[in-house]
Amino acid sequence: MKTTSSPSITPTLTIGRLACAAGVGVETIRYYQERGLLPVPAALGTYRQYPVALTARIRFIKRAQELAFSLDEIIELLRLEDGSNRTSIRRVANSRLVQIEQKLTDLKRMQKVLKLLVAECEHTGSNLPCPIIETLAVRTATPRRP
Amino acid sequence: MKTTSSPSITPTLTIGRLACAAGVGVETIRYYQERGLLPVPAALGTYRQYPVALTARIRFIKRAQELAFSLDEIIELLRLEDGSNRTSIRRVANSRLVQIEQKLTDLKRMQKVLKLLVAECEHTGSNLPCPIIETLAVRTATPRRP
DNA sequence: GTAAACTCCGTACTCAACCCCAGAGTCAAG
DNA sequence: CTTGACTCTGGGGTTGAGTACGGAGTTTAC
Repeated sequence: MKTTSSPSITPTLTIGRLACAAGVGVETIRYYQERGLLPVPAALGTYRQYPVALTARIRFIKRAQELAFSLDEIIELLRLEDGSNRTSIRRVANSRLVQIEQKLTDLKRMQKVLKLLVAECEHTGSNLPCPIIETLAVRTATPRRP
Repeated sequence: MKTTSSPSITPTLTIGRLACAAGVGVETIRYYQERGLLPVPAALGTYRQYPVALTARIRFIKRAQELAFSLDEIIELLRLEDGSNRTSIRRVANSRLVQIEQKLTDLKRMQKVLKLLVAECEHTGSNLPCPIIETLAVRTATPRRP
């Protein structure tokens, strides 16, 4: 049940078990294969046998995604997986960091404007126009497009 | 040249001029019509004539997008455009605010982790494993998925 | 008067990261 | 030995906000 089939040394899994072990869907694995993030192993018999070690690779991918790396960037990180080329790794990480920070700036600005508008709207007399609508209709909220 | 064609009272534009005036593409206007954000005016002759006032509506849409409203939400805001139902408007604005704040939280976490990793990577001796790769490969960065 | 620019209409494509489905074959448990 | 769960292949669909394309007709500028 753990390590199926023929008496090879390295334990292997079918795609479904691998998916389960890694906490993703079968389709995700196929997709990663298509994208080149995972190898397509040879099939012993009819079904492909996946080395258990691939679960680690999938988790790597998933954790990188949680840090907002795109799959393309993760491909690059995987090429550098041994950690030997730190400069390249830091380049990827830094460029991701910059984008995150840009996004943070944008969102903070939005948050500020919206908070202000909601508060204004609550305190403005109902005989006066709604500040939220007013802002959208007339004023230029903040002259920058993300 | 400004206000084409027949001697009607309200000045109108062709779609291209409207797009230009509003700072969007022609296709965007058509798309907004499809989505119900903009009316499809009757055609005097063969080409439709758009009231100049629609530029304001388009700008409204664009500014709302800058505040991270989705087109669906903007449709709702447009229904409330006169500002009479403040409660509904604030509801829309607040739910947008909540999402922005959630996103901010996520991004800040990512930023923190990445910053830390990059810094660690810079200071860790090259005989030791790269902390960025190490983290992705082994540790659970932060156990939450966005 | 003719050529460039514009309009209309419909369809299809983009991006990212998957998800879902059908049909045929296969494997494992009872 | 059957049944149900799985695998393979191939294709399509999803979401959101547009962009692009192609052909036919129209208008405008020179």
